[in-house]
Amino acid sequence: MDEKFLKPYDPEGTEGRIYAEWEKSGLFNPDNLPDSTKRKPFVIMMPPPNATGILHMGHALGLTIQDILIRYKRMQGFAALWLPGTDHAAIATQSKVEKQIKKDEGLSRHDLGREELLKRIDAFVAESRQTIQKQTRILGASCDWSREAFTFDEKRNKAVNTLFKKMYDAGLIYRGHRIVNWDPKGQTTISDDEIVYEERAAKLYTFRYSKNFPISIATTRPETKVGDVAVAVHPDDARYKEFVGKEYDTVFCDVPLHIKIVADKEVDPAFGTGAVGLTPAHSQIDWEIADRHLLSNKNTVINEYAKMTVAGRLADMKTTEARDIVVAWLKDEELLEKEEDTTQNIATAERTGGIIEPLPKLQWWIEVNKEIPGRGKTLKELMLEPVRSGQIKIIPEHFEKTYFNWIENLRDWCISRQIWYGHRIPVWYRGEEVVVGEAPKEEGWVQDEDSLDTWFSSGLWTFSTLGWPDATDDLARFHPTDVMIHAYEILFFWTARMILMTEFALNTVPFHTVYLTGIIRDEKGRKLSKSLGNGIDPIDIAKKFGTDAGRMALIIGNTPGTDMRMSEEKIKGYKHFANKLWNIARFVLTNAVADASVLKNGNKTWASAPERAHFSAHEHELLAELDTITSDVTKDIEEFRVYMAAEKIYHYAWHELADKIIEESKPILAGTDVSARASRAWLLLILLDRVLRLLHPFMPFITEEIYQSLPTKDAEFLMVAKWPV
RNA sequence: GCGCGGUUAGCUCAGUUGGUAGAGCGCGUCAUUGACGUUGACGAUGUCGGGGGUUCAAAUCCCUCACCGCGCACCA
Repeated sequence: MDEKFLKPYDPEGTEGRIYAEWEKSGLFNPDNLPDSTKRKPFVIMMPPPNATGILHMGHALGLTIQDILIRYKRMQGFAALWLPGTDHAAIATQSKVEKQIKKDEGLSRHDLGREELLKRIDAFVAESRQTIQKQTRILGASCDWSREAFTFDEKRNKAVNTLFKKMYDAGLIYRGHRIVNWDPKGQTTISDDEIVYEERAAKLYTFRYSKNFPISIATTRPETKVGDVAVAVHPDDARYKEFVGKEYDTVFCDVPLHIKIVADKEVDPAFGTGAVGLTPAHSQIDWEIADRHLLSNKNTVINEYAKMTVAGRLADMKTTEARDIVVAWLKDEELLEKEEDTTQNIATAERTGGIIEPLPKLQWWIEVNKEIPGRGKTLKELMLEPVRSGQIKIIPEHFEKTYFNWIENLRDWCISRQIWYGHRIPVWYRGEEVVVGEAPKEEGWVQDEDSLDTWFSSGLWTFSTLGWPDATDDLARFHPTDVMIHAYEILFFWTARMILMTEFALNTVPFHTVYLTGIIRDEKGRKLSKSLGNGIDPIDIAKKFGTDAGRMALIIGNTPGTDMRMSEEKIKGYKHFANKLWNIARFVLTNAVADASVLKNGNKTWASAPERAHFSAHEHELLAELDTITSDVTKDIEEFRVYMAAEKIYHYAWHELADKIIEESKPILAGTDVSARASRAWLLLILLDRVLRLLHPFMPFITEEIYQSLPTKDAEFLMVAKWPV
């Protein structure tokens, strides 16, 4: 017996060594697997973690499920490719580095300049990527590092520029002057999906523009009323019918206004006074209504810094200050009729927390409702169809409805950002001339200043990683991929965009199954966060309890799409299980191997399966029982019930193999019947060998470590040993 | 407003096509120095959120109500 079994299992001393051996073997790369070309591919693209810091429990969960599927398929004889990478996460990364520089040096990005800031970000990202790679290894991920990718490296930039041009040429990307979500804090536009709504108390003011104005209006933002150009009422509203079409000149808080009364069915006659003051420059809906009524005046009264741009008493004030001034003015002029408490959903920017200010701006957009030339479908339809038809299956299934619901509400996607870090818009201008795709060689061309929404490049992930737009062997062999595994939080951000981009670029799906994970919460059900101080660092867990224990704790009881509570207590329980497994191995290898060797004579070796005929009827039953477990576990993994598969093997190993079979074996092994002893010894070895194989995808390290000492070892690593049938 | 999910043991949660309610932790009793620092055996606790329906049979399917959570939209 191996000396190592004399001591308790030491995950910290084992896991790093084993990972290094696996990596050195090259077997994470499917090209190096035996008979690689004859194997059917099985492919998972790792959702690239943001290069903003370190991995958290959510990453650990995702990586574990992916690794389970990859290891399982690899053992089953597939050319298992798991391609790792990181995401440059444009806004998130830039704002993080900017914040750090502001804190350390008191400098803004404008103090540093574009070039210097980008240099700083590159350095930060390089370090961050290294940290993430190291952590991914600690978590046991058997991914192919030789194919590692980054959403902002040269190859991915080529893919981004190529696709941008393709979409531009198809008329799906356009530059348009429209209301955008402007983040005054981050000084950039953001997409509708990057908005987080926060409920806050607010006041609803009801008033008239002036004494002789015939209609009262209600608003929570009186300061914007200096930008009003019209009052809209419902066409059927008897109260206001006589005013429709009339125009009025008035002065509101020192600002002259020209107001037209229009009738629009969008107006809810039951809300407020049933009349809306239209501020086209600072409200999406008002802009649309103004368009319908051919109101050309869309002057802005608020700038990018959320300050007033009008003359008079509001000049240069912050919007919040201006609001108080306007309310005071309304009171002085006796125009205020009502002041009510209300709650309101404030739009804030996901990354910076800045309060969104709708502003009209010239930006780049992807049009989702336009028919694609030659395809006869819109991008929206391209996103819907594969999920509707079942070509792409979402697990759990009920998220398909959420997905449809989101797409049906989808509007054009604003893809340009006023930040410096990220793929720069591949468009060049010279006077009135425009070139898209590649930089023109001649002098005098200036590239668009803006960069692309980070999700534009993420959307290409399943194929940009395989070499697209070049016609590579990898692309031909490994795409479409099989499964995509990520948290339900980014279903819209990412899954939908991947389907959109892949359908458009390759006319196929990016993957066949989407497995959504829930969120990992603390023992009280709160989200894990730095500010709450309730974070559980997966790397600390690996050190304290072992990666294997951490993986089991993440998997067992964790159903797809459902949040799960995590505690150190739970992880400790699976450390106990690792110890149990270790002791099972110790028992079998100490007490059984010597006896089993009785059967080893002549040329018969450990590697050749023993004759089952030696076993007693009861022992045949025990083998059959494990056959059942084997096929159940296999079916569970096939059908993505990894939580159930893990629990079944756990239960079998502890409460069948250890508690019952080993217990009943003790007297047999201590007895005098040599042949009974030998067959029982063989039985135990076979059961242990089988349990290790079944458990390997879940607890890769300890199973590999024990396997290396098994006389039944038939492959260089358990990682590439055969999955039992 | 539209949509989705949840409600099962003290706690955290499973329960795949309808077929006598499960696990882990915790709790109680007993055993155990051992393959096991981290053990075993046995045990108690459930009107499966309320009500109605379909069925020979419902935690599971249908309707309805309540509460909790989430997404989207509105937010003048």
